[in-house]
Amino acid sequence: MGAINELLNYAQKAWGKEVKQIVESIKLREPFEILVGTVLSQNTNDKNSSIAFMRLKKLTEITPLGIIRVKEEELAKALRVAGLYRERSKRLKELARIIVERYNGDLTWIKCLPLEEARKRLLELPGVGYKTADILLAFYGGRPVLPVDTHIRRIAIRLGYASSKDGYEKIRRALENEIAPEMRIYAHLLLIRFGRNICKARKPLCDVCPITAFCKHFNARAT
DNA sequence: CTCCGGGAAA
DNA sequence: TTTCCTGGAG
Repeated sequence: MGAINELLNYAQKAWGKEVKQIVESIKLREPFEILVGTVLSQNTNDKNSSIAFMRLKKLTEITPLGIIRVKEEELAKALRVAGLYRERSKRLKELARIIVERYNGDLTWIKCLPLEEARKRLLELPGVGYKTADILLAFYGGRPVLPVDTHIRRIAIRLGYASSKDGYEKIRRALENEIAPEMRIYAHLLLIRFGRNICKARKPLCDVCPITAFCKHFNARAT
Protein backbone atom coordinates (compact mmCIF):
# COMPACT_ATOMS: atom_id res chain seq x y z
CA MET A 1 0.00 0.00 0.00
CA GLY A 2 1.53 3.29 -1.13
CA ALA A 3 1.35 6.67 0.51
CA ILE A 4 -1.33 7.96 -1.85
CA ASN A 5 -3.61 5.06 -1.02
CA GLU A 6 -3.16 5.62 2.69
CA LEU A 7 -3.89 9.30 2.15
CA LEU A 8 -7.04 8.60 0.15
CA ASN A 9 -8.19 6.14 2.75
CA TYR A 10 -7.94 8.81 5.41
CA ALA A 11 -9.46 11.53 3.21
CA GLN A 12 -12.39 9.34 2.30
CA LYS A 13 -13.32 8.95 5.93
CA ALA A 14 -13.04 12.67 6.53
CA TRP A 15 -14.57 14.13 3.34
CA GLY A 16 -15.90 11.20 1.32
CA LYS A 17 -19.58 11.97 1.77
CA GLU A 18 -19.25 15.64 0.84
CA VAL A 19 -17.02 14.88 -2.12
CA LYS A 20 -19.32 12.22 -3.59
CA GLN A 21 -22.18 14.70 -3.64
CA ILE A 22 -20.01 17.28 -5.39
CA VAL A 23 -18.96 14.75 -8.03
CA GLU A 24 -22.60 13.91 -8.75
CA SER A 25 -23.73 17.54 -8.89
CA ILE A 26 -20.96 18.55 -11.29
CA LYS A 27 -21.80 15.68 -13.62
CA LEU A 28 -25.29 17.14 -14.07
CA ARG A 29 -23.98 20.45 -15.38
CA GLU A 30 -23.60 21.65 -18.91
CA PRO A 31 -19.99 21.59 -20.12
CA PHE A 32 -19.91 25.35 -20.67
CA GLU A 33 -21.03 25.91 -17.07
CA ILE A 34 -18.25 23.67 -15.81
CA LEU A 35 -15.81 25.55 -18.00
CA VAL A 36 -16.91 28.95 -16.70
CA GLY A 37 -16.91 27.74 -13.12
CA THR A 38 -13.40 26.38 -13.52
CA VAL A 39 -12.10 29.57 -15.10
CA LEU A 40 -13.57 31.53 -12.19
CA SER A 41 -11.80 29.23 -9.75
CA GLN A 42 -8.37 29.77 -11.32
CA ASN A 43 -6.00 31.29 -8.82
CA THR A 44 -8.92 32.11 -6.55
CA ASN A 45 -10.37 30.58 -3.40
CA ASP A 46 -13.55 28.52 -3.69
CA LYS A 47 -15.66 30.87 -1.65
CA ASN A 48 -15.12 33.94 -3.79
CA SER A 49 -15.26 32.06 -7.08
CA SER A 50 -18.64 30.57 -6.19
CA ILE A 51 -19.98 34.02 -5.21
CA ALA A 52 -18.79 35.29 -8.58
CA PHE A 53 -20.46 32.36 -10.28
CA MET A 54 -23.78 33.12 -8.59
CA ARG A 55 -23.56 36.80 -9.49
CA LEU A 56 -22.82 35.84 -13.06
CA LYS A 57 -25.82 33.51 -13.10
CA LYS A 58 -28.03 36.30 -11.85
CA LEU A 59 -26.67 38.59 -14.56
CA THR A 60 -27.07 36.29 -17.52
CA GLU A 61 -27.64 32.78 -18.69
CA ILE A 62 -24.36 30.86 -18.49
CA THR A 63 -24.10 29.85 -22.11
CA PRO A 64 -21.74 31.12 -24.80
CA LEU A 65 -24.45 33.39 -26.20
CA GLY A 66 -25.38 34.60 -22.73
CA ILE A 67 -21.79 35.66 -22.10
CA ILE A 68 -21.52 37.30 -25.51
CA ARG A 69 -24.71 39.30 -24.94
CA VAL A 70 -23.71 40.82 -21.61
CA LYS A 71 -21.52 43.91 -21.58
CA GLU A 72 -17.92 43.43 -20.52
CA GLU A 73 -18.27 46.05 -17.77
CA GLU A 74 -21.30 44.24 -16.37
CA LEU A 75 -19.40 40.99 -16.53
CA ALA A 76 -16.43 42.55 -14.75
CA LYS A 77 -18.70 43.93 -12.03
CA ALA A 78 -20.15 40.48 -11.34
CA LEU A 79 -16.73 38.85 -11.27
CA ARG A 80 -15.00 41.49 -9.21
CA VAL A 81 -15.35 39.60 -5.93
CA ALA A 82 -13.17 36.79 -7.25
CA GLY A 83 -10.32 39.09 -8.26
CA LEU A 84 -8.44 39.19 -11.57
CA TYR A 85 -11.71 40.48 -12.92
CA ARG A 86 -10.58 42.60 -15.86
CA GLU A 87 -8.54 39.76 -17.29
CA ARG A 88 -11.29 37.27 -16.64
CA SER A 89 -14.19 39.24 -18.05
CA LYS A 90 -12.19 39.84 -21.20
CA ARG A 91 -11.09 36.23 -21.51
CA LEU A 92 -14.54 34.88 -20.78
CA LYS A 93 -16.05 36.89 -23.60
CA GLU A 94 -13.24 35.80 -25.88
CA LEU A 95 -13.77 32.20 -24.81
CA ALA A 96 -17.50 32.36 -25.50
CA ARG A 97 -16.91 33.99 -28.87
CA ILE A 98 -14.45 31.34 -29.97
CA ILE A 99 -16.65 28.48 -28.81
CA VAL A 100 -19.52 29.86 -30.89
CA GLU A 101 -17.28 30.58 -33.87
CA ARG A 102 -15.33 27.36 -33.85
CA TYR A 103 -17.84 24.88 -32.43
CA ASN A 104 -21.19 26.59 -32.89
CA GLY A 105 -21.48 26.79 -29.09
CA ASP A 106 -21.33 23.02 -28.73
CA LEU A 107 -18.79 21.29 -26.48
CA THR A 108 -20.03 17.73 -26.71
CA TRP A 109 -16.88 16.78 -28.64
CA ILE A 110 -15.14 16.71 -25.25
CA LYS A 111 -17.01 13.45 -24.67
CA CYS A 112 -16.68 11.99 -28.17
CA LEU A 113 -13.24 12.74 -29.57
CA PRO A 114 -10.21 10.62 -28.72
CA LEU A 115 -8.81 11.83 -25.41
CA GLU A 116 -5.64 13.46 -26.73
CA GLU A 117 -7.50 15.22 -29.52
CA ALA A 118 -10.08 16.55 -27.06
CA ARG A 119 -7.32 17.76 -24.75
CA LYS A 120 -5.53 19.46 -27.63
CA ARG A 121 -8.67 21.33 -28.66
CA LEU A 122 -9.38 22.42 -25.09
CA LEU A 123 -5.85 23.75 -24.69
CA GLU A 124 -6.32 25.87 -27.81
CA LEU A 125 -9.12 27.80 -26.09
CA PRO A 126 -8.14 31.10 -24.43
CA GLY A 127 -7.99 30.91 -20.65
CA VAL A 128 -7.78 27.13 -20.72
CA GLY A 129 -4.56 25.53 -19.52
CA TYR A 130 -3.79 21.96 -18.44
CA LYS A 131 -5.73 22.04 -15.20
CA THR A 132 -8.88 23.54 -16.69
CA ALA A 133 -8.73 21.18 -19.67
CA ASP A 134 -8.40 18.17 -17.41
CA ILE A 135 -11.32 19.28 -15.23
CA LEU A 136 -13.54 19.29 -18.32
CA LEU A 137 -12.15 15.98 -19.57
CA ALA A 138 -12.71 14.33 -16.20
CA PHE A 139 -15.95 15.82 -14.93
CA TYR A 140 -17.82 16.31 -18.18
CA GLY A 141 -16.05 13.93 -20.53
CA GLY A 142 -15.87 11.08 -18.04
CA ARG A 143 -12.23 10.59 -19.04
CA PRO A 144 -9.87 8.80 -16.64
CA VAL A 145 -7.60 11.80 -16.03
CA LEU A 146 -6.49 13.23 -12.71
CA PRO A 147 -6.57 17.03 -12.87
CA VAL A 148 -3.62 18.41 -10.92
CA ASP A 149 -4.07 21.65 -9.04
CA THR A 150 -1.64 23.44 -6.75
CA HIS A 151 -2.59 21.33 -3.70
CA ILE A 152 -2.19 18.06 -5.56
CA ARG A 153 1.11 19.17 -7.02
CA ARG A 154 2.39 20.08 -3.55
CA ILE A 155 1.31 16.75 -2.08
CA ALA A 156 2.92 14.82 -4.95
CA ILE A 157 6.20 16.62 -4.38
CA ARG A 158 6.19 16.19 -0.62
CA LEU A 159 5.41 12.50 -0.85
CA GLY A 160 8.15 12.03 -3.42
CA TYR A 161 6.01 11.10 -6.42
CA ALA A 162 7.38 14.08 -8.30
CA SER A 163 10.06 16.74 -8.18
CA SER A 164 9.40 20.47 -7.99
CA LYS A 165 11.07 20.76 -11.39
CA ASP A 166 8.56 18.47 -13.04
CA GLY A 167 5.95 19.92 -15.36
CA TYR A 168 2.22 19.39 -15.19
CA GLU A 169 2.04 16.32 -17.40
CA LYS A 170 4.78 14.45 -15.60
CA ILE A 171 3.14 14.99 -12.24
CA ARG A 172 -0.25 13.98 -13.59
CA ARG A 173 1.11 10.71 -14.95
CA ALA A 174 3.03 9.92 -11.81
CA LEU A 175 -0.17 10.22 -9.79
CA GLU A 176 -2.37 8.46 -12.34
CA ASN A 177 -0.06 5.45 -11.99
CA GLU A 178 -1.14 5.23 -8.35
CA ILE A 179 -4.88 5.74 -8.76
CA ALA A 180 -7.36 3.49 -10.58
CA PRO A 181 -9.00 5.20 -13.59
CA GLU A 182 -12.55 5.16 -12.20
CA MET A 183 -11.36 6.65 -8.90
CA ARG A 184 -9.57 9.69 -10.29
CA ILE A 185 -12.30 12.32 -10.16
CA TYR A 186 -13.11 11.35 -6.62
CA ALA A 187 -9.41 11.23 -5.72
CA HIS A 188 -8.90 14.68 -7.23
CA LEU A 189 -11.40 16.24 -4.82
CA LEU A 190 -10.17 14.23 -1.85
CA LEU A 191 -6.57 15.24 -2.50
CA ILE A 192 -7.54 18.91 -2.64
CA ARG A 193 -9.26 18.68 0.71
CA PHE A 194 -6.29 16.89 2.20
CA GLY A 195 -4.03 19.61 0.82
CA ARG A 196 -6.17 22.45 2.11
CA ASN A 197 -6.76 21.05 5.56
CA ILE A 198 -3.75 18.89 6.43
CA CYS A 199 -0.90 19.11 3.96
CA LYS A 200 -1.11 22.91 3.78
CA ALA A 201 1.40 25.04 1.93
CA ARG A 202 2.46 26.83 5.12
CA LYS A 203 2.36 25.16 8.51
CA PRO A 204 1.22 21.73 7.38
CA LEU A 205 -0.47 19.75 10.15
CA CYS A 206 2.14 17.01 10.25
CA ASP A 207 1.16 16.09 13.79
CA VAL A 208 -2.25 14.86 12.66
CA CYS A 209 -1.11 13.63 9.24
CA PRO A 210 -1.59 9.85 8.95
CA ILE A 211 1.19 9.32 6.42
CA THR A 212 4.26 11.12 7.72
CA ALA A 213 6.12 7.82 7.54
CA PHE A 214 5.93 8.08 3.73
CA CYS A 215 6.58 11.79 3.54
CA LYS A 216 9.90 13.11 2.22
CA HIS A 217 9.00 16.60 3.37
CA PHE A 218 8.31 15.54 6.95
CA ASN A 219 11.28 13.22 7.24
CA ALA A 220 13.66 15.78 5.80
CA ARG A 221 12.58 18.26 8.48
CA ALA A 222 12.53 15.80 11.34
CA THR A 223 16.16 14.86 10.87
C1' DC B 1 9.52 35.33 -14.36
C1' DT B 2 5.83 38.81 -13.79
C1' DC B 3 1.34 40.30 -13.87
C1' DC B 4 -3.43 39.93 -12.85
C1' DG B 5 -6.67 41.11 -7.66
C1' DG B 6 -10.26 40.46 -4.48
C1' DG B 7 -11.42 38.78 0.45
C1' DA B 8 -9.91 36.58 4.69
C1' DA B 9 -6.61 35.33 8.08
C1' DA B 10 -2.50 36.29 10.57
C1' DT C 1 -0.47 45.99 7.79
C1' DT C 2 1.11 41.94 5.58
C1' DT C 3 0.55 37.41 3.79
C1' DC C 4 -2.10 33.78 1.85
C1' DC C 5 -5.18 31.76 -1.33
C1' DT C 6 -5.15 30.23 -6.24
C1' DG C 7 -3.71 29.18 -13.01
C1' DG C 8 -2.88 31.14 -17.38
C1' DA C 9 -0.65 34.20 -20.58
C1' DG C 10 2.73 37.55 -22.30
